[in-house]
Amino acid sequence: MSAGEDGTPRPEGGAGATARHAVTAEVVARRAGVSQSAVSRAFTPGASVAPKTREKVLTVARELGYRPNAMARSLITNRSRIIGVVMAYLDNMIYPDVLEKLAASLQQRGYQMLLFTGFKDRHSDPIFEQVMQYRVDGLLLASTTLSSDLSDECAAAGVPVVMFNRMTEHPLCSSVTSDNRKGGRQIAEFLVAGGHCRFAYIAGAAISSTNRDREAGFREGLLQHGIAQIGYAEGNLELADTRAAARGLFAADEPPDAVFIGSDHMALAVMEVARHEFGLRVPEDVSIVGYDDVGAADWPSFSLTSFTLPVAPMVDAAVELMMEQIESSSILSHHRVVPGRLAVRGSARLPGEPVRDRDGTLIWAPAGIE
Amino acid sequence: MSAGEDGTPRPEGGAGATARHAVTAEVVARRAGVSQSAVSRAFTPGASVAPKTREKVLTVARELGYRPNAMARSLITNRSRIIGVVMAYLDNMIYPDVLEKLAASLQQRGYQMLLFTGFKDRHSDPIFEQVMQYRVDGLLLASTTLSSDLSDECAAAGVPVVMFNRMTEHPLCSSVTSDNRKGGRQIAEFLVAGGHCRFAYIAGAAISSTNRDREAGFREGLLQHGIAQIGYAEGNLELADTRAAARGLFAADEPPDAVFIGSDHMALAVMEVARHEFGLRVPEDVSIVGYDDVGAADWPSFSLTSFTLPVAPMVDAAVELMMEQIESSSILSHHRVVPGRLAVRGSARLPGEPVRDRDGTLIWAPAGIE
DNA sequence: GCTTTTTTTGCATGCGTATGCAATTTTCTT
DNA sequence: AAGAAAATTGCATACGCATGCAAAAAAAGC
Repeated sequence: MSAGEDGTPRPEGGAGATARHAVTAEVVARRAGVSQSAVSRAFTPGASVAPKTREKVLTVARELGYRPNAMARSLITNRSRIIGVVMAYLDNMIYPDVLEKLAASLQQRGYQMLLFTGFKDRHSDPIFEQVMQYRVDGLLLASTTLSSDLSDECAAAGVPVVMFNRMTEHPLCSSVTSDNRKGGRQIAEFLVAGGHCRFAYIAGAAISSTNRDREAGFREGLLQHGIAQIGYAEGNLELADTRAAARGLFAADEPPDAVFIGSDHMALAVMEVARHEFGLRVPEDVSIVGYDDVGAADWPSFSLTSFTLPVAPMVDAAVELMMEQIESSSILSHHRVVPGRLAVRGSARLPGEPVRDRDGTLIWAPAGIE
Repeated sequence: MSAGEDGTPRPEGGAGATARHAVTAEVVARRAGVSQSAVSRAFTPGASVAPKTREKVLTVARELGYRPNAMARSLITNRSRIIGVVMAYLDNMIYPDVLEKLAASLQQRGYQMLLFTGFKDRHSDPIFEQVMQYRVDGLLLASTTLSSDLSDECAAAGVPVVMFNRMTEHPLCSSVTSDNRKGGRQIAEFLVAGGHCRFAYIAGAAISSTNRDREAGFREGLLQHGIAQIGYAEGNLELADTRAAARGLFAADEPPDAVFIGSDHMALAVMEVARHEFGLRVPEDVSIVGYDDVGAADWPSFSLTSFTLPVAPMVDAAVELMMEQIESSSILSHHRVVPGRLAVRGSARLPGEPVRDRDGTLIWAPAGIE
């Protein structure tokens, strides 16, 4: 089917060989009988224009389908009002959520989002080149880190960098994370209180600060109860690897009776393996706890006990951090840690101690922990 | 923790009050002892520059951290190399996948992606204003439609529009869809062959072409077997609504023994309700079939029989359509329909007829159907 | 070595807008 | 009504780059 067979009137006539947006402020100005400056001012909130003039201009603009050219504008203002968002992959179900909230928040402040994703396997350096060419006003990184060199470059270019759900040592990058360490510790306490005795941890991206902290917290918490030896495997945030890791643990001579997995989307896969490949009952035979509290964790089939990654507050914090730096034209590295809480469900044996209800979600927070 | 406490040398000195990218082609030119044009040419593949000059320029550029300003470039070339992608929500698990593949594909062709999402509840018109200001080279819409007026505006501005997984009547918009009608029909055949007798359909977004076609196909298929009366409810692509819809159907006097749900992420919710709220066995008591074949459909807990939305080929087609139009500077509306197939799993009773194996996925395709 | 051809280079200009400044108009004062 | 103050307007310029054109340099041909 081709266009216009029905004789629909088409702008510019001809089979779509349309002029790419020839209507400029100049054109509008002439047509409205004012200067180009007046047109510019009509579109600038708070500019010095007579209300009558502004209205006249806006009317003509609407007639002609004029819209200010953001590119030309950014050339002068030295601000693109674009935030570069880098998210190597979107497998973890929290990321779509992050993306939605982030987009909404930025949009509301008049910023757009240039998204870079889908390069899990490839290197991220060429990506960086692209981002910088578009003169983004800020850079938000999730599920990625930036080499020290590139961080320096950003700082040199005056582009604030905010890492989401990752930390970095670089003195000029900000970050927003949940309290991974505390989360890990609390899960350890919870599982110990639940009377488990053989523990295991399945790592996400072993090198990431997020995973490191969750694991460290978990081990710390266990150590306080004299437990030093635990099972360990790496899932690499990949379902295939995670399943293999789970199989390794469950097939061992002394399989764990409590597994903490560094990320929910991996935890769900572990639960599947436990149940359907090993016939284990959850939580009777093995308790499974995740981190992130993704939407599916709450489905009855899983009922996954999980430490909540507070997505909304984290996104808010990230955007605030970003805006602060953009508006003040200064790179100041701040590290915000947003508290989460353990959402207690059915995938892990409950401790004897009371589990309280908060906003409809069960949480476990005995005196000594929080 | 604040920046620079450790005395790390910082570019431009001072607490981050950095110059926003003062290094231009002009600066590089002076430093390299050439003209600004030469710098421009050094960064333009195929331009007329002596190899020696190019190298000299690139070296200096690297030293100074120079990167061409994409905004300025686009002002001249009248091409932004940005594709606007509008995806109102990302709830449906195929969208993250689409996003990743899309980004990768565009990236590879030197295009960037300006993403607009997270406005399920709000109106999309202000979004459109933004998109157009950034002079996107093309517009890709998923989980949204464009009003006829706005489509006209795009055409007038020479911006090709490709709808993903939606159709439109507009003579100047392209679209890429799966064969929804055929999918619906095949599912009807499959369920009839499975010996079911009380059918129901749960709609996604009732107004969307996608839903309409899936439903129409399903009803057509059933009608061929003399089945005209079926249960119906609307899930609106929302989990809460979907659960309510499922409850309504299952609580009826004569509950269905075969339910086709217009989208997998809704189908999974329906399965949860059937099992955990009504104690129904799947597929013994009720067969459940979805559409899209999202990743989770394949998990053992669900083993959801589903018609595959061929994401990769659809993304390829969408990008091709887009590039074609951009490169030819002409808006020609093409409608590409990419074939899918029924992935047969365990959530629906199997018919007596043979189910074949193809690439490790069971498919059902008796002579009369394909 | 000198002319012809080819390659490389710089100059100048324009893309579409924002903004300081001076000129102009309007509003306010007295 | 005339002068002062305030609001509005247009002019001119700059943002950073690509590109047509002519000049310069290099390569090729004899």
